Amino acid sequence: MTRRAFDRDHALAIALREFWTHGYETTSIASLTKAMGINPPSLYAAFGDKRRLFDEAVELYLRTHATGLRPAADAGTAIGRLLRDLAADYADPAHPPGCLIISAATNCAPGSEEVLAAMRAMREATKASLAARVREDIEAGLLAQGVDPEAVATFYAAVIQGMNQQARDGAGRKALEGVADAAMLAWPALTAG
Amino acid sequence: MTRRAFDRDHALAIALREFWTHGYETTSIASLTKAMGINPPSLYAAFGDKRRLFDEAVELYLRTHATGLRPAADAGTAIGRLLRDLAADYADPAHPPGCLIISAATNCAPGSEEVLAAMRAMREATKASLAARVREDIEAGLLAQGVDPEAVATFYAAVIQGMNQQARDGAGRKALEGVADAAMLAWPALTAG
DNA sequence: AGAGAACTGTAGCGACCGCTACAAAACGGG
DNA sequence: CCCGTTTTGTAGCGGTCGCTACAGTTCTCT
Repeated sequence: MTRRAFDRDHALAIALREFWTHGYETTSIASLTKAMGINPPSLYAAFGDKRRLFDEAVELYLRTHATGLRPAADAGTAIGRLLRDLAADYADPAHPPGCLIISAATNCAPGSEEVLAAMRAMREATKASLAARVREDIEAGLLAQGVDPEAVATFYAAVIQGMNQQARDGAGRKALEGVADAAMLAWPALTAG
Repeated sequence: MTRRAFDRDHALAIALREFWTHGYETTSIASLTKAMGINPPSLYAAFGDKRRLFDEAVELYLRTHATGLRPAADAGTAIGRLLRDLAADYADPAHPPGCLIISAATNCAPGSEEVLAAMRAMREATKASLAARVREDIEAGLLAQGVDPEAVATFYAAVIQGMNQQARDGAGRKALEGVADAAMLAWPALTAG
């Protein structure tokens, strides 16, 4: 038998880059195989089909780039740090700008709306984690009972998604950190109960 | 001679709806003609080609839906009103959610990146109008000299784009207005100099 | 009524889409 | 060494893409 002549992990990293830059629908098998330096049958033997390759790319993305909430003394600190983490990541010139989960499946043709739904579910999960972190502080007595966790989470989720768009439109790290810091200026009034 | 057998304006409105929902690349001529109830030659005779049809749709969108800054006593009031205007528009169930300019050309294949660039230029123009409005207040003495108009504009542009994403993910008018109001909570500290 | 111009539907152009059949090539184990 | 398995490159499947040639229909104008 003959071993695979290309590095599967490397090929997957290239696929991630392509999907990240152009999105799911608008990245063709031809462009993928060309960027990987392999032929279609090799791609299909190694990854199944386009959809499963994308799923693996998303998995790789989540494993290597996506930053979640890290432990912190209070929700404000945790969310503020997350925003700054994302600012740095979204503008990192080592990879395409912005977030794969937010912008890879924005425009999709009827028929492959499952991908859109999957990405949307992941965004909802992120938003839910923000709300949960706020709720945690409310239950711990660090925030007033009157604070609306959903409203806070929706605001910061929107800020994150806006940072993604700004990054894709060319904003640098400092500009994105400025957005993050500006959003945190609302924190005291937003969580005043 | 024979007059056109379909209503050009109505057909254009349908095209806008399609592009608004699915985006530029992922909306096919076939789906457009089907939705319009006409055949390809009629579409091409009336609108030129897909790109020009999209341009006209964008023009119609700007004419009927896009809300810009309205006159107000100060920049904070103007921007706050804009955010609430957009919240109402983005979540209006009478048309597809969100903003055509922000999300119709997110994912695009190499070759038709002109559309992406055109939409990006419009977003930059909106951001520039926000900065100009802030600068106006600085020069009028209503805001401190130390305020950074670009930073303020980038923040509120990001909030607008985040509201767009939230709307497309299902957020209703009240949720979006919550985002708008939360963003304005940062205004005093953001423009404190 | 007849001529002519504009629009209409059919049908199909070449190019590309995701995907795969097939045979030649490259290595493993005996 | 030669067999057998797996991967490779070529070449092409049916389908859809944006777009259009063409002929028939429909209506205006004289």
